[in-house]
Amino acid sequence: MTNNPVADAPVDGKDLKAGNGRKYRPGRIRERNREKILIAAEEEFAQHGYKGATIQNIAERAGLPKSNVLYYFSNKKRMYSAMFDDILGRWNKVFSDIRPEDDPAEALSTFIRTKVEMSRRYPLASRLFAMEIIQGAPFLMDHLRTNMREWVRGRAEVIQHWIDEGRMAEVDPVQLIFLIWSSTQHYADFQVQILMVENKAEYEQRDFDHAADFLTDVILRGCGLEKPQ
Amino acid sequence: MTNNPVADAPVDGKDLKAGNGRKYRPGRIRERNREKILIAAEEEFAQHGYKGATIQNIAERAGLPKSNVLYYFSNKKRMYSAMFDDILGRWNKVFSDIRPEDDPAEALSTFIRTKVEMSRRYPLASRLFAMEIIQGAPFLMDHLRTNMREWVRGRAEVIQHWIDEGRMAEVDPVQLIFLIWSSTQHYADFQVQILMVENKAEYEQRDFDHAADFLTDVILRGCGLEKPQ
DNA sequence: CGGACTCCTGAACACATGGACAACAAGTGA
DNA sequence: TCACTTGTTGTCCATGTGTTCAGGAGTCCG
Repeated sequence: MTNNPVADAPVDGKDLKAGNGRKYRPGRIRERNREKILIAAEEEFAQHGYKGATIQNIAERAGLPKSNVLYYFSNKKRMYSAMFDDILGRWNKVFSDIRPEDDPAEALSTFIRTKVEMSRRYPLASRLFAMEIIQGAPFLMDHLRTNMREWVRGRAEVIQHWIDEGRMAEVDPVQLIFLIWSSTQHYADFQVQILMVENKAEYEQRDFDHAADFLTDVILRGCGLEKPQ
Repeated sequence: MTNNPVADAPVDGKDLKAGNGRKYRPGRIRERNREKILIAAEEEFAQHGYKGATIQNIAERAGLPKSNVLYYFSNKKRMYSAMFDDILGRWNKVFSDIRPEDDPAEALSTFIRTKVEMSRRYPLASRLFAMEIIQGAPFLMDHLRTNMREWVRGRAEVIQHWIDEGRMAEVDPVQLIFLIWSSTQHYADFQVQILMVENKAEYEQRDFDHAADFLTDVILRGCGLEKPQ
């Protein structure tokens, strides 16, 4: 065991053995450094994958000594997990539900735009996620098998409902979700490729708007829907 | 310098200094081992990324001692490059051209189906490519900037031509290419996710057929086209 | 001030890694 | 057979890695 009494405390929720019967109150320093490290970790892991990333590099990006990083996250694995907890939490906050009584065109349009916006705001998170999946999802396997499967099932049901009511074309709902996922994430994950091919140095806001317009346009029409207003 | 007179010879095309004025003929052994190693390398690099992959692991996958692997590819970087040369060569062989006088529906349909078929046949190559791009394409930058940009420009021109002639809906040709790329590659790159969400253990041929049908269906309709025959 | 707790960090360690190399084995053509 | 090329592999090394640890600094509160 280390001499660090609270390492990872906020992460794994272990009880906080700071003195017996005494309460632990996370300080501001802790909060701030944790954040610095997690940001640095996102960059490093997104660029090199789990194995390729090094704690030393993360520490340098965060502007802290390696030992200090390991004070907050007692080892590499936990750091990686904490990062995904962070990311998944962020994502869950954003995605609104869809309901059978919603307008399909509007709902799908919102979904697509939200996803594109995610690609714009959190490209690193998207790449990280992609990397993890490509590498066989050793850490996210569980999440995929439970939460994500349930998520897809729920949306697919609603879409199927719309189809049954004749409110959109007959397309496989699950495949449709995959299509939206892949095409929207692409702007984050393959950023370099897109920029190179389009001969640009950087994305601009209008690029995302254009992409979102294009995707809603084609996908909605592909589903036999009219663009809302 | 090493005592290996021909390491990487077939890769970088350096002149083969086997004896002065003597001709080198690549043997069958060389061919066979190179292939074994490249296959192993694809698996290893696809699973761990460039930095995360180790020569030792590649050697084990190939059933050879590490030293022997390094005899054929004098270092990690060259191995990685050789692999991509291989992959890009394989890809170039498959993609047929499209012409202004082609039928848009048929051409796009073929394109989509070919790409899905690639995801099925060479999932590792696809993942490898995705990884490389996500990591910033340090090795493929050049390829993206030249060959791929040209490739896209050519196709986009033809698609634009179809649009100008009113043979399909007005959609951004470049974005359309990205859409097809992303949605088709997704089946290779995010295989694990798809399998988990759909609660399957393995892909079957019919899954790909179904995916290809879905994609041509939605994308063609999204482009204002009718499915051919 | 003093003590309890939180935060910080340099040094050390065991181990993995990419790569060099020398000696040796196998193949090949005359 | 012989000379030479090609293929094989164990060993070695410098460097980098994750992680431990012991001790010290900073902070807060009575």
